[in-house]
Amino acid sequence: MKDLSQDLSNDLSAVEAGKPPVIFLMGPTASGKTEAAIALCQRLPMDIVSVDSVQVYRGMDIGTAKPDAATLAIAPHRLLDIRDPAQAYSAAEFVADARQEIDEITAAGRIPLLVGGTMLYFKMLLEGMAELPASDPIVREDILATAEQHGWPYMHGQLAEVDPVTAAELHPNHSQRIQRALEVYRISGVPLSQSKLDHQAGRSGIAGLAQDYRVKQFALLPVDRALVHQRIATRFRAMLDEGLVAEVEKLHQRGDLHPDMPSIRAVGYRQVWGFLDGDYGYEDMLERGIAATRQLAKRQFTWLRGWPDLQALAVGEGEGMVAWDDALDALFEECA
RNA sequence: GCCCGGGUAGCUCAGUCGGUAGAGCAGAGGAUUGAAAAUCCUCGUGUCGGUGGUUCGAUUCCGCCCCCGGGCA
Repeated sequence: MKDLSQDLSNDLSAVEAGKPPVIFLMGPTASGKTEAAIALCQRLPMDIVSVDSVQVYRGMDIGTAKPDAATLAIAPHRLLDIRDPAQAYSAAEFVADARQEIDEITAAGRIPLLVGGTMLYFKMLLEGMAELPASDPIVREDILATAEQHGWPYMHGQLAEVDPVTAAELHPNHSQRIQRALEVYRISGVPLSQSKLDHQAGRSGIAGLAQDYRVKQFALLPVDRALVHQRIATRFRAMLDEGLVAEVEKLHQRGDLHPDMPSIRAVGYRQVWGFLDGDYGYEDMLERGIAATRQLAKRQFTWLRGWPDLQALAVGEGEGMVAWDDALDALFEECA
């Protein structure tokens, strides 16, 4: 393995003559990404950038399986704890933040290792983004109020009048995306579909990572779904043992947080929140939390299944779920 | 031992005035451009507890048996 690391270092420094490298390490929840990343950056001059929409929040540690202090001491992660749970974070902010970290790490002569499970973030970083207005709470509230009166199919009809292309792509019940498309038009006066076209044609927006970097994409893909489910259940119970309820209680007691905020909607937090509100009992909460995690993993699998240019590392079978040596060997070999 | 209420999809249950059944949840597949751990779409055959009887036909009615609650002894 040492030799492989050496080869990889040589290979990568040679590449620096052209475009510097960036490594992606993706995978569904509970697939062992963090452990793999740590093992990797102990052998190679890599710095980790977290690609996780919930680990950005301070005070949300247990339920997000955030690496602990000891781990962070040997393998620092960037983009953790950069938001208060009352604040929203977004894909656009992530792309900007991640670009900055990537540039910084590269300038320091090291290799950025992007690790996480928020696939939309990876995608937008990779493909760049159209130039669009940021979300606006006032506009959103206004749209929501109208939707509550007339229903989403009606809003879908409204969208069809200003942006028929996007409307055609969206189901009349797709509340969130109809809302955003309407918001974009109301604020900018330009249909979302038009801005996307402009971006694809290179006329506006932010370019994809590949323009400046050589991106290598890996994904840890557990082979056996049943094993993933098993591991998810075990891990959620362990989180509860470690004090997840107390962690959520702290957020609950603040008084300024609500279950419709992105932070509190997160898997695990949302279910414990409901339990604390007395909506259901402990056993029910446990079951719901585990189910929500499984559903998250399923959606992540869906993203990864059709992902282009992906080096898939099949893991699983056997005790630890991840065949570490095999997975790492594969990673090193692929890099070399 | 007797009485009552149940035994229908992995779970909770609805229903069939007799023509072999359907919701929610779970699960599977898919979508995914500033909330994405979000949001949305599609997918429902299961000895209707067992066994005999009545009937052209029983998951549905009747008998017996088994199991689970609750009550009386």
